[in-house]
Amino acid sequence: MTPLVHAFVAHFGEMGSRWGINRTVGQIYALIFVSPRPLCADEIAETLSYSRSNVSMGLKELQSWRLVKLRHMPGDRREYFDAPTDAWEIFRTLAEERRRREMEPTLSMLRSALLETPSSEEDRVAQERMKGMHDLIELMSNWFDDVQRLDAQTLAKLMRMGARVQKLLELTGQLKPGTKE
Amino acid sequence: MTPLVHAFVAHFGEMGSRWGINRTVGQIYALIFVSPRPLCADEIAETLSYSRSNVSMGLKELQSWRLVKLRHMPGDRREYFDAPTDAWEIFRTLAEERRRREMEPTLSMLRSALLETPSSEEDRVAQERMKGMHDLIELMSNWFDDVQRLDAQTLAKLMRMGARVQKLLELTGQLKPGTKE
DNA sequence: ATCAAATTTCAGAAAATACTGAAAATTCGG
DNA sequence: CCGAATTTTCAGTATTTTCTGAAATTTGAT
Repeated sequence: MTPLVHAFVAHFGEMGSRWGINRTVGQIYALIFVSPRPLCADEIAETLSYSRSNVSMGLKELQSWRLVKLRHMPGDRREYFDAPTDAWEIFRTLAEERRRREMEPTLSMLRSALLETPSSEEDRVAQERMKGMHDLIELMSNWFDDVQRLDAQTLAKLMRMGARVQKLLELTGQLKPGTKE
Repeated sequence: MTPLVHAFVAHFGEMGSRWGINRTVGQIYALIFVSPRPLCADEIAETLSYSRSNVSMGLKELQSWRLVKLRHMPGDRREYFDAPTDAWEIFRTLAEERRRREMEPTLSMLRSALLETPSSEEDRVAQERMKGMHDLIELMSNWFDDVQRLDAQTLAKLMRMGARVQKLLELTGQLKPGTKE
């Protein structure tokens, strides 16, 4: 590993826990991401000084996040891995997986909680707040869904506009004066 | 705790680790969030069966995330806590803190990595990929910044539009034919 | 200033998570 | 099919994180 790659890999290891993956998984991903060619598990284990089995588990985890892709090299039985390099594609994948893992379970818990008949004033207040949380999460979840379908270029355009989008909305309001909200 | 509140609190405890906070912190937040009145540390410790000191640390953590606010009740020396109930405000706070904790350190690591002179073809490729990642993170970071400044109503409007925003962008292109990208 | 109430700190215990090595299972060329 | 190469599983160990209780500190009413 060159010092440049080492610094990148080390950072991903350290940030791993903040991002909800562990050190090994973070480092494996970083290494694959910057590598000019696909890597096999043995090379990864060797480079990062982790056991072969640890690397195997890490690769499974990264595959479940769809952050690395399995490749085969002609005339080689071993499994090689590379990572998408298009940042927008990576962002989309991450957003989708996070929604699935971090938002959907909460949404379904909230849905059933909101079906209950409150048994006290305390419950009534609690449900009211859960409703607010539910509605926002649902809104964001649907928004992610929509955004998922936009092509990278449109997305980038939207982001670059930033707050100016507000102006645009006001403008639209004028163009279609009958439309509410 | 009523069964309704209990289910909510338990869920936040379980999800905590996925969200980058621990079980205790998740449960304390959930309890404060649905409570009709501010709670003091002793009540929380009692309700959740955690030690007073654990609750103290959890509250510090929640304050550092700006998810709970310190209150004082007249004639009572104890510190009470409540949580903002407006879902949009919570979302904003979370987005801002996450950017600060999860994106900024990476951005600054990438910035210095990109200043290095690549010492090999391998480094050159690595830097190229880091550049793609850096640019996207920076774009998103600035976008968050912009979004931060929009009022809740505009934000909600934007989200509800979802993918239809694309149409709007095309339209704008027609309205201002000189504008590039 | 005093002092009891309240909060925080922190060292060590408990629990959870990550990691390894050996053994089992799978894969595929012959 | 056979068997070597490769990957996966998993029980046990190591490490990290969380949690507690006791002691120290801070707070504010008197």
